[in-house]
Amino acid sequence: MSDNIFEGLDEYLPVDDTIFKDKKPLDHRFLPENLPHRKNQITAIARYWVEALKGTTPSNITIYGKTGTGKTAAAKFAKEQLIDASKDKPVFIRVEYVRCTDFNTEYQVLTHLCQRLGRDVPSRGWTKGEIVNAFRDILRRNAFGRNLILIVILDEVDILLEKDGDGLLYTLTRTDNIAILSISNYLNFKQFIKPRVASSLMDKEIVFPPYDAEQLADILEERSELAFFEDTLEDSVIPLCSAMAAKEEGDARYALDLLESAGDIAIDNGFDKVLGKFVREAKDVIEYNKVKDVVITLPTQQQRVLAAILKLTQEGEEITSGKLFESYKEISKGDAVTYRRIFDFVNELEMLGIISTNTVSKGRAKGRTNIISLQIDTDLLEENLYNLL
DNA sequence: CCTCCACTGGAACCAAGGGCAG
DNA sequence: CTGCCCTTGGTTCCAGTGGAGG
Repeated sequence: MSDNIFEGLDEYLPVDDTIFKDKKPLDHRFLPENLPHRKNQITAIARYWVEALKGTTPSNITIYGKTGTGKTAAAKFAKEQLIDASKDKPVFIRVEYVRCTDFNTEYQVLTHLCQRLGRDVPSRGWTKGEIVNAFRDILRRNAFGRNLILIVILDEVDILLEKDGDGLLYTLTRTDNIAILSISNYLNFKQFIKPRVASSLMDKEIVFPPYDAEQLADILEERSELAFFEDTLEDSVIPLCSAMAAKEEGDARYALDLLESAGDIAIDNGFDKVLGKFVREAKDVIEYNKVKDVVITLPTQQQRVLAAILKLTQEGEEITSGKLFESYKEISKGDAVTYRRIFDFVNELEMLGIISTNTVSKGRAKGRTNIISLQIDTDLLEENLYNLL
């Protein structure tokens, strides 16, 4: 018998969608054919990069902008265009995109770049110096026959700089034929760059302002044509999504998320049209999932800290670091980490927006302390931390 | 302005994963 | 195979700092 076990199981496939034509355009990683309202920024990049087509190394560029302002998309778009434009030119240009959240030390980025350029190097074991040499060797030797110009896009550089310092930038700026495009969420990331590197970085800056509601609407309009079947969106849906996202600092990613979740909610409720009220529901769903995601992916020790905060909050106590540590020790039952470490955890939790802290000094007798308060719903926390309490 | 104590930055340590010379 | 050196991610240890009540 040659019956295949996958035969006749069509009924288990999801039913054909009556709302979504294709969800991909709603993903923030989707790269559309044009990026509305980012012409200026993209041409700014192109004006610097055009030098590469003439065979000279372009200036270094830094892009600033909050999340969801199209930084990554613009950089990737420029990358595609540059590669395309270089096809019939006597130059060899490589553009490598590196997300510094994935490769967050100098060593890792250089290893990654070497591998991308066809040189197999170990991900551990070598000294930093050996990796740097291997990397420079590739560029020096014109390994690709013609003069190679390498453009490195460092997305979310601030992460790398904070963690590993400016060593990578130092190495890259001191290697010939390399141009850097760094992308940062924060304007102040240069505090991590030492003067000796800053002076050789000599970068040009491009700012990506937040989108306003109208611009967001244009973006959603364009994407929704690709993503939804005709007449499946109530007229109020797109204006609602854009208005809500405009309030969230003009975050296009958030606007797209809202639109997609609203569609999902419509399907779940058996509708074949997305109504305005689903957008409002979508907002809650997204918030909920975001927090849940953060909480459950937290390392155990940090979950315990959070559980301790939750417990104290429920007991109605004002939470100081000292009390928190006591409560934390109780929850960890012996497997506890030092007081010092808790401070780092608290800071990280604050960074994630889960808690807020307020340092007050109570003078001679009490010294300084942090007053910690929870910023999210206690029920939601309880649901996800029940195993620790 | 002193002082106390929670906070903070940095060094140092540890275990795990890996390369390389001998 | 063995010993030694490397990075990484987590931690602990210790010596400062800062700020308002005294």
